[in-house]
Amino acid sequence: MKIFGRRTGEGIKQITQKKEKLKSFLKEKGLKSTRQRDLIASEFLQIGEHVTAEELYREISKKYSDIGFTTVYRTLKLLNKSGLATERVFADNLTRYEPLSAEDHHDHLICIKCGSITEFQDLKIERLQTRVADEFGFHAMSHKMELYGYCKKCKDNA
Amino acid sequence: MKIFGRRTGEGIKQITQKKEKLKSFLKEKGLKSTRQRDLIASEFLQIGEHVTAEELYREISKKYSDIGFTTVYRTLKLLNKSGLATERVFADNLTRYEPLSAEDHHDHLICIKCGSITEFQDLKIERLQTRVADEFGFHAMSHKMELYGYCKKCKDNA
DNA sequence: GTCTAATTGAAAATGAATTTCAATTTCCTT
DNA sequence: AAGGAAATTGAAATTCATTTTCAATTAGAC
Repeated sequence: MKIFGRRTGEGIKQITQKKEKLKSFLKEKGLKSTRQRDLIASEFLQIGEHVTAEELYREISKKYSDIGFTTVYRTLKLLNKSGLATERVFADNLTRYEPLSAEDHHDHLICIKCGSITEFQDLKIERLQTRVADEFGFHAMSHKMELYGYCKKCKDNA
Repeated sequence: MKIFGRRTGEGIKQITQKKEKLKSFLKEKGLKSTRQRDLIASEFLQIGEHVTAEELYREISKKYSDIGFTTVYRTLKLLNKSGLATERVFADNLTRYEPLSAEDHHDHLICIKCGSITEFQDLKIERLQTRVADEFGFHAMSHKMELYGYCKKCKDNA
């Protein structure tokens, strides 16, 4: 099993690299690079965690009070389309975004007390999922797996 | 692996039994049995499939035009609290309800073309989930697992 | 620099879920 | 069986995240 644990912000090198990727995506699509998109992408990649548009907006408007919620919202959608972020909806029904690098598919452990989100990947489970699908003649394209419970910290402090 | 396949409505015997269970739940909580609750519960149990409040309402108002959406909505919440139904939210972000009998925990295969929902249970996967959680010192209380892709029918007709 | 198309941000719109409230119904008490 | 307190009902209003609209601004190709 591959253990990721909690996310942390990425290094400057990766961030720069990703921002380049965003730029080429924009150019390719005939879209424009703007100060707002640049700042929002930077902040998003630095935070690294699963954030809602609202959370990211609040963070950004501390530094740049002229950037509106709508732009943050639209930029996250854009990052999603460009392959730099994924959208996730957990049990609280809020849409969260997380930076996505290459092929790092993973699932989540979600603490129902403190809300912390931990990532993991388990190839054995994935193989079994494929097998289950096969038995139904089902062709699985993606999956969603979340475990809800108490994280180590909350369990110990109970 | 236990295969459930698609749900079908339940037999009259089970339905009557469940409606008794609802009645005792209501009595116990100091709530009232009403014509509406009775009809909504019947219809819900007969349909058997995963339905949204909206869908169930549309079905019911064909027969009983005096029953409002709000009551259907509230009755589904009630069935949930009484343990006769579970709430589920899939990728389309709509809240669906399904009849729940005793301990039949299961997961879902969801067709991204026709929307059909198939149920399955796989104990091996569940054991692995527990193991993953353990490695993080995480105490899992529940989980959610959905596989999205093409069902046999849609795959074959492609 | 000019011009066109894209972007921005505030405000409005959307849509599912939930709450409000006056009228009605249940069912406990007598 | 009638009275009355409390729960229920249904329509309409509200909430809240998400998404769209639109006029003003900006990017960047020529």
